[in-house]
Amino acid sequence: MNTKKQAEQILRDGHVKPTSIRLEVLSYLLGTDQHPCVDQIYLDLKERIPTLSKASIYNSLHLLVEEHIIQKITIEDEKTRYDADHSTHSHFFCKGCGQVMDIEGLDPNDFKSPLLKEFEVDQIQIYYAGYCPACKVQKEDKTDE
Amino acid sequence: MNTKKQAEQILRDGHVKPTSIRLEVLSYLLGTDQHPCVDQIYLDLKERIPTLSKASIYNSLHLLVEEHIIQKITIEDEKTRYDADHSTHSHFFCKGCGQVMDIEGLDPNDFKSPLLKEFEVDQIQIYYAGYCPACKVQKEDKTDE
DNA sequence: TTATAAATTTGTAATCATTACAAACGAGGT
DNA sequence: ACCTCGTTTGTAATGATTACAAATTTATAA
Ligand SMILES: [Mn+2]
Ligand SMILES: [Mn+2]
Ligand SMILES: [Zn+2]
Ligand SMILES: [Zn+2]
Repeated sequence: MNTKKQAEQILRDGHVKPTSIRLEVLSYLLGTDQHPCVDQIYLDLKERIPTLSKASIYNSLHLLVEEHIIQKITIEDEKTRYDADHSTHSHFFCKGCGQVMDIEGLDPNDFKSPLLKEFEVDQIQIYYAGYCPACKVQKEDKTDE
Repeated sequence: MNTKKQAEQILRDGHVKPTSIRLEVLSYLLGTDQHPCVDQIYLDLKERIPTLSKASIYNSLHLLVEEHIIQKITIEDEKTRYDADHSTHSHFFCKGCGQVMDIEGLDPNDFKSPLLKEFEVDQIQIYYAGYCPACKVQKEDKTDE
């Protein structure tokens, strides 16, 4: 487990004081590919840190997003997800299992239309929605029987 | 104003009973390029229909989304926007004026990565965030003085 | 037409994620 | 040890969405 070390380095580089909660939150995000929501982060960290408050999770996440250390992902409208990978990359949301996964291998910057010449584009979000391979076969099986 | 006729046709084609509220909501969406949220739709329609309930707006929107007649757009995480254009197209969200506008001229379907071969992709959402031409110059002016 | 059933619309209460904010805490510095 | 300031916590407020039962409208049958 050296996501802690990694987190500390990232915070220092970003001139953000590496407080205990910030380290916990960032290190948690670095250690997962699940794009968790606030509640997920809170529940998992709370097991090791019983005094933890959900407000602290919000505090840290807001700061980290502000400092461009992590990114916010808005897919389902009920809850916001967070990603330690702040680079521009695409996601797939599975309506079956609810997972959000990275789709590598395509560069969203290629989507910059010439129509955006007059715009200042700070961020590109791309996501696909549908069924992941596992959930897809499940659905087909159900239709069969 | 023949968005009403248009709405009626679309509902019939989709085998959705064209009730008065559904016609109002769909016709409102057809008549705007603003990608309005529930409250915007509600407030504007309420002026002409004083008995209107917000629950009815939710009812109609949910049904229309379900029937693939309109689409839900999730950009800002506080509120959901709706679009009578259910085709796959891109949007730009301006952090200055808060507007969401269509970006034509690129087909998101071109971007189906080979990595998605095993997936069932029902929907592609792409949006850019930043500053629209108008807000961009305003920002630059402020920096100058 | 009148009665009856079904669907729609309304009003309101409940839910749930997020925000606001004041009190408690804790790491440095004196 | 004491003070200060930023951090963390607990809790209340907000605001969008959902749930749901009552009222109203529309469709169907007698
Ligand atoms: Mn990701
Ligand atoms: Mn649009
Ligand atoms: Zn799945
Ligand atoms: Zn703008």
